[in-house]
Amino acid sequence: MEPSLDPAAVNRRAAHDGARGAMPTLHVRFTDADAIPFPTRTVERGDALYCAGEPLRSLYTVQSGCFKTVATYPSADDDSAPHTQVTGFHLPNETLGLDGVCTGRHESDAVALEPGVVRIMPVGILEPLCREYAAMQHELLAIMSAEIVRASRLALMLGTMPARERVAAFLLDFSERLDASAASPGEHAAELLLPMTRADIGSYLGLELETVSRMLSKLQRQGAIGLNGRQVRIVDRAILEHS
Amino acid sequence: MEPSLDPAAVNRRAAHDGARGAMPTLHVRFTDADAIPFPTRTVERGDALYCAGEPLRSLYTVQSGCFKTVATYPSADDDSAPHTQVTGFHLPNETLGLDGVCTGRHESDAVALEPGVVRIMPVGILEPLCREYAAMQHELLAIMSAEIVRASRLALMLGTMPARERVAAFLLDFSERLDASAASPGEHAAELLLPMTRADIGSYLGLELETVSRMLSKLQRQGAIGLNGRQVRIVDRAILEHS
DNA sequence: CGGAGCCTTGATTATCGTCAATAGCGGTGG
DNA sequence: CCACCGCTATTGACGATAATCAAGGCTCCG
Repeated sequence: MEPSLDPAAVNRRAAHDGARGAMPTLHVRFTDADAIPFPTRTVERGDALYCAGEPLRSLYTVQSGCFKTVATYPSADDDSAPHTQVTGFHLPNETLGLDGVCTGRHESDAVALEPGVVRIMPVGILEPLCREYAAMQHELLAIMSAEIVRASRLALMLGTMPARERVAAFLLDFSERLDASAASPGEHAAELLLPMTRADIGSYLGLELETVSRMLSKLQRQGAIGLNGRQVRIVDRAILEHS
Repeated sequence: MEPSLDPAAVNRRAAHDGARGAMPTLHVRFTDADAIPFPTRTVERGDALYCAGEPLRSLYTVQSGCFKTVATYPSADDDSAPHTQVTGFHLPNETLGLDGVCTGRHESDAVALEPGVVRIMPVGILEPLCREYAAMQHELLAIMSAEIVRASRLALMLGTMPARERVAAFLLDFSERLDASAASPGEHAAELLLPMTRADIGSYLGLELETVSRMLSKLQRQGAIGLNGRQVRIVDRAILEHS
């Protein structure tokens, strides 16, 4: 299946970006850090990069693999189980740990969904660097701001969209970010391999795992996607976009 | 239109018991900017500080009054109405405009809910300043990080809590931030005057305005709050916390 | 081969959205 | 001054969406 040979789709996309003012480069790549020989770390499936409450030592840029960040909310209520939610999935070139800058402690857990490699950027080094290099400072501020926008978009999605739209939007977003990380210019991968469980997706989207499963099945019946466990093929992007 | 009372005045007076939660200080005060004679601007009810799509010129720190930020999402679907949501309410000492740093354009509208004053900090001045003063840089990063955490908490609330808990959490959060802005140490105001409509609250919480009204009424029947239009008296904090 | 975790699907229930009617408050203008 | 209007809030009835409960199949791995 060739994606985005449909000129209409391309136009729609352009109109989108125009209307919103240049779709922000969320998950901005921290390019200026590329020149600096930061150490790396390899992780296995299930490894935690950091956990909530730990002191913030470093920021991490994903080089390969995929991570989820999980927030735990003390649940105003003490006796019942604390609320917990996946707040993001993170692909290569995206930076993790930014939520910990405000308190000096991580506010969430970061867990590897598959084997991967991250670059470790100690915060103690980062801030002086940013004071020296204006471009680097600007870029750090930009990726933090992008995180704010990303989280706000998630909130908006959770607050306003019905289940099917959420699942469709998730698939589109994930596939686009996968493309971005693959650096294949202007192309849309039609075939995705989701590294997370239905429960993870549901937690992220504010849905139960059964609902996610049902919506995926429904999208398949409608011919929007091909579905085989965690393999998803995007057949008709337009159907997904129109929820 | 409004009760002839001055909301800020009512909110300023009346304070009660202590025991502040272990919540990190979100909405960090940008203290280091206090020393600098930034210009201010007064706004009337309904005035927009900025609108989505406008180029980012400045950040704004609320000095008095209350603002809401409204995000508009192009709604994957073109023909139907775009999704829109209140993404935050902003009280004195909180900073607005941070979401625009990543793209150089504002991602949301900021609208005054009552007459107020803001301090205007041009971004062109702010970045060099932060390069010079480490403490200021650290503080800017901290308030941006706090915004990330705040947005993630909102997402978590929208994704995991039922309506009644959301409304209760909103009341608690608002009252605590009101206390923080009033700088009465360790005290809790029992009497709030909400400057926003039920529709605003609903939009923020991902609920319809009728649901907000119903939940407030229910909390009143349970003896958790006293309710008279936009005046809310917190009677039993424990009930709210255990939602 | 057996077990554990993951996924799908169905039946039932609860929550919340939608539609509608009413009331209050404040401002406006006759 | 009072009547009217617009906006906001409350409440009820009804229906739709998604959660919950339950069962069965699948794959992977020991």
